[in-house]
Amino acid sequence: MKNKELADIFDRWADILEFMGDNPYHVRAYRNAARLIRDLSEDIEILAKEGRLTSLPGIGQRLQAKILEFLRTGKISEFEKLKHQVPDTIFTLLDIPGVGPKTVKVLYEKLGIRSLEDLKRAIERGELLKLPGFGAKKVEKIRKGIELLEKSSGRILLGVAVFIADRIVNQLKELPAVERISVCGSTRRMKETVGDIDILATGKNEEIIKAFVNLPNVKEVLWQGTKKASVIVEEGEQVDLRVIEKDSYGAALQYFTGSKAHNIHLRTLALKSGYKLNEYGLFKGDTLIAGKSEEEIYKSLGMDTPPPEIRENTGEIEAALNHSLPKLVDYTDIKGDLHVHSNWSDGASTIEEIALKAIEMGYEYVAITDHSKSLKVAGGLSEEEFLKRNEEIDKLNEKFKGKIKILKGIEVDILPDGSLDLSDEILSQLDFVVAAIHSRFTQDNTERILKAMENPYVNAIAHPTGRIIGQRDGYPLDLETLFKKAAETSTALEINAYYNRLDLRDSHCRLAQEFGVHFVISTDSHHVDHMWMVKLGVGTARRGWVQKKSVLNAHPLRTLLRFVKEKRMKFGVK
DNA sequence: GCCGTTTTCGGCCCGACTGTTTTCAGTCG
Repeated sequence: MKNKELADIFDRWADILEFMGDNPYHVRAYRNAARLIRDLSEDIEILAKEGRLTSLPGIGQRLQAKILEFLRTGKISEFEKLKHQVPDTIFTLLDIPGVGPKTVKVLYEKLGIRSLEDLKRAIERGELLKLPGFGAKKVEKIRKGIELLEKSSGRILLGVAVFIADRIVNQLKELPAVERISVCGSTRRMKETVGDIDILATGKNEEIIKAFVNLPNVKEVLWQGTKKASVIVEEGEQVDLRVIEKDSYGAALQYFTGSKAHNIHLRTLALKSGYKLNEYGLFKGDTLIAGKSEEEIYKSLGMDTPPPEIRENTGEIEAALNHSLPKLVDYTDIKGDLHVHSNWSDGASTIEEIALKAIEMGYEYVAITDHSKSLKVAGGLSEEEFLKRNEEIDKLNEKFKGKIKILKGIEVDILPDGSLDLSDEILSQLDFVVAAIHSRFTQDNTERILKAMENPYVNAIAHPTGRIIGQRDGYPLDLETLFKKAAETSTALEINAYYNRLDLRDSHCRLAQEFGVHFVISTDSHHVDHMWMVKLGVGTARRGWVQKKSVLNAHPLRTLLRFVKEKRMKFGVK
């Protein structure tokens, strides 16, 4: 799949044009194309073959020609010429907060600055102050921006953002001064990584701001005004709070939730209908039409309210206008976790502790899925040990009868040849079997997984692509073949909710659902304190337009067990 | 560079904030 490579080229292309001072709409066309291609769930090569490139919104004749040239030759000649005109170290300068293309251009042309090191040296020597339009404050802002950039590791994992945002919202909502409060931005959209954390509130603004900057976990106050403030929390992440008038709360929530592409589309629609939409409300002339709630705004524009997770301008606005939005799986739908490790293998919690946590979370069932023997580093269990562990589960099921059903599970290793490292005899005695790959992360593993799916006892493939966010790309896979086989063999695909996995990712979910794939949303917890992460998985599923009916563990135990039984019957085993 | 139920040319989302300005440019979300 060449989608990412191509998206990177278009992004860099936009950077170069921006730096060269090209028409901003020209730049935006490349930026949009990059984003579109990066988020595409289908292989761009297949789209090209089928002649569907120009049916993508934002791809016209000229971009199509460039894409085709890239697919044919691996290069785009126009880009090859262009990129040699600008030193590529210069683009790190654009990552400095407060520094944009115009500033970089001046720095480069007047002082020959082409890297972060150059810039730091020039600031020390006081050279920037001599430039027109550069005063002491601006230089100080750049200096602080560099500091911030070097400190931050880039984007925050969603799990970390949700954890911090929930904590702050819970602390603040207890205050009498706070009327309403909500997280917004990409955290609310449950995007797998988040730039900074945005929180929106309404109420007595000065009291709220004061409480916010004085929260116990705040390490540093970056900026504080009467309507907004920015802080760094002890985890090192930036959190912004805005306080808004209550009549505009819905409009502000809509606006600050984004995405940017969704908002641009929405405002264009508003404009065509003779309205103006901004963060204060929907206006006809100077008259406020709607603003108290998001629903009010969308309704006034003749549409249903798209769930925040799908506001990415990938068809949700059209669906909202047609009143055909999908009914997405909800956070409260999950009836049990189907991937949890106990201290029989490499988990830290006992089976009893896991059961108690599952009861606390309101689950109907939970599957204990310890590792199998070949995974020695993770304390994988032998066949005898599994049988002993199962006896303990039987006892606990007696004890917790009527409160929770503990399922005998396993995360069985898929060996390099696609076979499993436990006998069918043992597997047949388990309630739910999850199979996964834990080795050879660079080779194409399609055949290996297809073969595992052919085993009648394998009910789900755990973390199907093997990616770790920000650390390791998934191994190469033919996703469409995989999805087809999963649907055929009644093998579910896991949406692993552990915070650095989220695998399948959102775009894969959307494509898989079209193939009729069933999903399980599970946490891969190794401690009961990880089990809350299920909501990260549900958020990912929702971003992939996944409906409740496609998610096995959004249904009662008997539905789950029927799915297991159906596969065994399909393959003629008991 | 894209796009069209007012347009195949002339638009392209909108406002806040900051810093340098004396009317505005740059950056951000």
